[in-house]
Formats: sequence, structure tokens, C-alpha cells
Amino acid sequence: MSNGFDDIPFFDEEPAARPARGGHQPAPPAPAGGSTALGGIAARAMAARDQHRVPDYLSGLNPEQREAVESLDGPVLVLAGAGTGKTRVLTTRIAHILASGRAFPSQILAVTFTNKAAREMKERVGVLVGGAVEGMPWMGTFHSIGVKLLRRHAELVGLKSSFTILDTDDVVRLVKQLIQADGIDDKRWPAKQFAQMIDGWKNKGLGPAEIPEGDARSFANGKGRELYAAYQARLMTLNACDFGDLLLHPIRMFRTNPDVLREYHDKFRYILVDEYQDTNTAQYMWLRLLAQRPKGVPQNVCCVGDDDQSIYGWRGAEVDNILRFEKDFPGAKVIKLERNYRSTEHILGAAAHLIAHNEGRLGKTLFTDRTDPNDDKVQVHAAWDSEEEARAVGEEIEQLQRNQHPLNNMAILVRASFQMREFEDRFVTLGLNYRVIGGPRFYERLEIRDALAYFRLVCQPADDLAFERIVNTPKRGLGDTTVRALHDYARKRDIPMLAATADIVETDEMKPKPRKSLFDVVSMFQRWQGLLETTPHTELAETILEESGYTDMWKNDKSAEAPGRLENLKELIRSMEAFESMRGFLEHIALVMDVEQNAELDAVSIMTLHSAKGLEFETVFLPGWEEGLFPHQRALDEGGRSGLEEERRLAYVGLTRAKRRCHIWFVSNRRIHGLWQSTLPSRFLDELPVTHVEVSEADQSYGGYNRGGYGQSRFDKQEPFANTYSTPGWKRAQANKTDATRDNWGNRSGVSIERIGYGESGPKARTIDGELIAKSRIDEPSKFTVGDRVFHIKFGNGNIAGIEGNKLTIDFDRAGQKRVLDGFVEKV
DNA sequence: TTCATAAGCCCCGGA
DNA sequence: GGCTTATGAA
Repeated sequence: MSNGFDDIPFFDEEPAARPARGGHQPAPPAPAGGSTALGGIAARAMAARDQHRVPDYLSGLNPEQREAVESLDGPVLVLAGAGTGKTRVLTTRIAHILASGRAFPSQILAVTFTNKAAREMKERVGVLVGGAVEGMPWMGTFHSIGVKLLRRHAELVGLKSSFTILDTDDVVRLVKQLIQADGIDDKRWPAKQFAQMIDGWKNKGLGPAEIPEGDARSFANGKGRELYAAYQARLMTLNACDFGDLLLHPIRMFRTNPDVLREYHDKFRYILVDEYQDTNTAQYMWLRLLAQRPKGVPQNVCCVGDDDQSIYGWRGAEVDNILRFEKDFPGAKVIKLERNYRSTEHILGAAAHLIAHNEGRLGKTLFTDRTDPNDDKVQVHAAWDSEEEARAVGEEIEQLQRNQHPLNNMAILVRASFQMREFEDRFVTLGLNYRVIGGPRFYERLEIRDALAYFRLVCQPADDLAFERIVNTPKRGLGDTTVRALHDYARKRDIPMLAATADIVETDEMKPKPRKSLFDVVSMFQRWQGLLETTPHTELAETILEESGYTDMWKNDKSAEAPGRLENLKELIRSMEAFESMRGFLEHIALVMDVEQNAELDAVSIMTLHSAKGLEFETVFLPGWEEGLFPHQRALDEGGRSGLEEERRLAYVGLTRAKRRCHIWFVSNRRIHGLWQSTLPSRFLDELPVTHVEVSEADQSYGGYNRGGYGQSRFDKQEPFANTYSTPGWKRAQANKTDATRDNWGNRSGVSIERIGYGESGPKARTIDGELIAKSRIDEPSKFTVGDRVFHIKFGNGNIAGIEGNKLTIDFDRAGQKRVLDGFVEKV
């Protein structure tokens, strides 16, 4: 009989040395709280009976949470609404498993949705069990765990364990090459689109042979399947994986090697999955392979999810996975967590009322005991345009700041990342600290990608994509023709391009000039590869960037970004110090999108609604609640009703991030693709309950949400939008608009007014507001000149790089280039 | 081959 | 409006 306990291996990290069942093994780490490692029902019964021996970490849990923590044997599904202590349950459950001696940290497989969540969970478990846990090697995202598995067993799927991981950019470039190689018009059949199709298939767990015929036909006159196969073949020769492969290869590996799967069945005694509602089919298959044990072996799998927070349908997530759970794992215990500990009743009420508009929910009802007459209702505000929106949010934040609210407790959650910029601009002007989470990622920057390509090619000489990226960066006189010749040569002989280059410089196929350059490239890389094992990796990295001429390239670059790029390269090298080797570092960079942010700094967070899942803030700002943006038009077009419902869940996620205050904004005019368009308030606003929502008086704008006239805008009568907004007058007005204060809009009626302004541009140059122009002081001579040394209270010292009216572009020594108003700086 | 300018696309969300 | 890619001249 196996009670799920008696065959824990003696050695912590040694799956091969699985001891025979039944024998008595020395006990794992001494359990906290004194209960002996009896395992199973007995231990639970004892724990329940003997209140004095309840470990500290269990006290303070409500009955449902506690049940979720203590139901260790057999499958468990926890349906946890927003703010019901889901993370707490997961971490406590892990702590409980460890403390009760049922498993070592290395025997717990815990899948989280983001690296950040994994990190947090590790910390919290550490706190609970008193820091005695030596890490949790198998806690991470599906992808990072997939990498780990693949590195160990790469040869089983035809890879070498040094394989590289391609990001989206790499994939698109590769697909493009394949499309072109096949003589297909890549305009008519864009690589990006096909890359997305591949991603979609992989999310469903489909290889080239398995995709539906219709899908295969729908691209490039029926060449879809062929191209997909060619793509996979190419990845193999490159010894590379895309994100989807990180799931698919392990699945294939497990299926074709039952003995290996068995090994992991024995290893992972407990499996936990966070955000289960967001798993896609491939992840589900992966999980099922690991979780479904042979008959008689307990399936200790615990999935935690919330169908109302399923927001990754576009990535192939199947909410149905939740519904199927009980079928897949017969006898599963289902526990609902409905007591909300996070938000006020107004916020909760608003969110509940909104989400009730969705059909096909599992149906949870969140409740809270907290009722405080002083709690604010959810506030809805209207603004004229996105700039005013940013300005008003900024004012609100400053107001809160004056009342001693830390900025760290506030967040702006946007639907689409382009909305962030407006807030950033505004906050820079205000000198308000902010941090963008999941924004333009460090490693996506040009210089970082170039540097990484060098490193990749040194570690992985078969990485042709890296080769093509840097072979002529810095300029070495190696243009398209040369690269294409190399490419052909390599393909013909089926060898990597770097190897091909090494061959070709021995021949006289190349003209003397490129031949010399290529020879230099090859010898550089050979030298670096020789240093790989002997030289410390940070030192090697510096050597590479120096010797390749890459740093010189930026040093000689006169553009304003160049110093910043050099700084980023230094930062890159610094961040390598935390890793053991260059390979280890490259691994990290491929999978971890987020750079560690400075937690010390008090700053407002700006992020997308998607990346806000799982977080909470005292005050949340939700801008951009307009039709077309939120719900997003594309979601409606592509997803129909279910698309709309996913958008609604996204709104629900947004609302439920707020603990005490929630401000929603919508604007009447927004610029999309550089074109101003008038917009309608989001339908989601109408779905909020009056009892919990307050429409703030539109004292400074015309949103008109509360005047029954929204949708009407001054633009409606103005015929050719595009013309008006492409006039120089408008553009200049835009450029100088940051200076506009609320007064510009303050004393208006809601009536459409159109003014003629900006005389010098001629009569057609109509602008929105004459005062605005008058205020911008563009003609006033600035008291500063380019090159002046100035001081800014937030950004420190810097040099003026440019002047536009009263706006200065300044290269700050520490903060990089910013645009600020001249009133905020002084000469030093 | 490289640089400058024009054209075109885009901006939904992420590991 | 801003970024990337295509085009053409030096």
C-alpha cells in the first residue's frame, strides 16, 4: 500500500536513486510544529483534533482556506475568487507539505503564471517555514520548468542541451526567411501572421502533421503545413526552440519515453498549479502527463483558479480546463473561496455586478464583512482627451500624495500599452516617480539584443539568427549580397553559417575585401570560444563587446541615445554578475521578461491589465474605458461574444485589484494611429451598478457622461479630420500642449466650438483651441541655451540637448533623456 | 554598400 | 505620430 509518503527518496536531489517501495526510509526534515510524519488521513485527523498542535501557519486561515491547505491527498481544485487569499493558500499548502515532512522542496512541482509570482511564492514559503527551505527547484512558469526538463533530456527530442531559446522577433525573422526561400510573396503572406499561426497550433499542442487541413490550406495557397514542417526542421538545425517548443518537446519526450515520465512521476510527489484558468491545451497536456499517475498512486495535484479571471483566451487558454478537472481527476475535491479580504464593498459590488453580465460562469459570489460608510464609491470620470485624462489622474495622485498616501500603493492599469506613454509624459513633467511594469523590456532594446546575439553566437555557434544579426554590426562592409552568399553556402552543406564562413574564407569565393572582414569575424569568435571555459563570463562579455568594435560603434555615435545605450550595455554586464556562466545568463534573459525594479523607490505603477493580475493596490486608476479600446475592437472582431466576455473579465480583474479606491476614466477623443477620433464611453460603464458608483462632476471637461450627451464631440461637425490634424498648426499645438492647464478647458459649455487659430498657417489651419496656442509661449525666447548645465529636483544634473518653446530636452546624467518644462530646472 | 528619404504599418494582451 | 522597412542616389 502506498500512502503517498513511505517512499520518499533518502537523498533530496537524486531521482535515479529511487528506493524500493515499502521500506522504511529515514524521515525528511523534522516537521515544524511537532506533528510526526504519519502522512495521510491520520495526520490530518490528529491535527484537527489536537488544536494545540496546529502549526502557526495554519492559524488565521478561514475554514475553506484551511481545507484547501490541508487536503493533501488526492486531486483538489480550488476556485478562488479575486482577493480571497489564493496565494496564501498556495504558499501555506507548500509550507504544510514541507513542514509535515511529506516531501522535500525538490519533490514539489509548483507552476505559476509569471516568474514574478514564482519569486514571490518562494519568498513567502521561506518565511512560513522559517527560511529552512533550500529553494524550490521546480517552482516556476510552465516555460521555465520546460527548459529545465529539456536541458536534462535534450537528446531525447533531437536537441543538444545547449539549445537556444528564440523570442518572438527571432521567430518572425526566421519564418520570413523560410517564406522567401519558398518563393512565396511575403507581402501577401506576412511572416508575422504565420508566426502567430504556428504559435496558435503549438498552444493547442499540434505538430505539423496534426494541424487541421483547413488551417494548413489557409496560408500561402495551402503551403501552411509544409512551411510549419520546414520551420521545425530549421529549428532543429539551429538547435533552437521557440516558446511553444518548451512545452511541446517535453510532452513528446514523456510520451515516447515512459521510463522518463515514470521518473518524474516518482519525483514530483505534489503538484500545484496557479492561475489554472489560464492554462492552454499544451500546458494542460503537459500537466496531465505528469499528474495522472498509474492506478493506485495518489494524484496529489492541486489547481487553483478563477474562471472570472480568465484573460488569456487569445493565447490559447481554455477555461474548460477548469470545468474538465473533475472528469480528469475523478474524486477531486472542489473548494470555493468566496470571502474577499481585499476590497471595499463598493468595489466588490461594482465588480460583481459587471461580471454578472457574463454567461457560462461557474458562479461564485464574493462577499466581504467590511462595510464602512466612509468608503468611497467607485468613481467614474470623464475627460476631453487622453492628455486631459493623464493630467487629471496626475492631479488625483498628487492629491493623495499630499495626504500621505505612498505612491507604491497606487497603480494605473491600462488596456493597451500605448496608453502608458501619455501618463509617463505627464509624470515626467510633474516630476512624479513611476515605474512601468512589463513595459518596453530591457532586453528588447537594440543594443541589448545585439550584445546578446554576440554572446549567443559564442555559446552556441549554430545560432544563425544571431550570426546574421551581428555579422555586419558594427559595419564591416558585409552587405546583403555577402550574407546571402554565406547563407546559400551554409544551406547547401547543411552547416551553421559561422562554420560556413570559416570554410569560405579558406577559398577564393569571396572578393578580397569581404573575405578579409569575414576572416576577422571568424577568428574573433574562435578566440572568444576558446576563452569561454577559462575566462570569467563578465570579463569575457566585456572583451567581446570591446574587441568586436561594438562599444566603439556607440562611442563614435553622435546621436542623443548613444550614451544611454552604452550605459545599458554596462548594466547588462553588471546584471550578468549574478549568474554563474554566460550560458546560465542567456537562459535567464530568454525567459525572464522583467528586470528587477528598484523596490526602494516610492513610485506609481503603470502596467497593462493583463500584467496586473494577481496584484493589489490601495488605489487603482483605470483609464481608457471607451468602446473600441476597452472592450478592444479587435477582441470583438475576432472573438465575438466570447471576446467581449473576456474583455469583461479583464475589466473585472482591473476593478478587483483595488483595495480602497478605484477611479475609472473615459475620454471623448483619443488619437489612434496618430489620428484623432471621437470615442464613446465603454459599455462596461453602463454595466456598473448605480449603488456603488459615483459619477464625478465633470467640472473640467466635456465628457458629458452625466449630461446624456456623450458621443457628441466638437469633432463631429468638423469634416476632414485627417487634414486638420496633419496641419503644421495642429502639430505644433500638440507639441506644446503639455503646458496647457485645466483653464484651457475649464470655462466651456458642452457645446461644440471650433476656432480659427494659428494665423501663420493659413485659414485652413484650424486648431482646437486658440488659448492653448497663446499659452504655449513658443515664440518667447528661452532663458536657456542648448548645452547649458541644469539641475532638476527629481532627475538631478544634466545638459540641455534641445529647446522647444518652454519645453526642454535634457540629457540627465543619471536619469537619461527627458523632456521637462523650463520652470522645473535651474542653471547650475 | 551605405546613407537619406519615402512609404507603410501600427497599437491588444505575454512566456 | 513613431517606428520599421523599401527605395533610390552617391
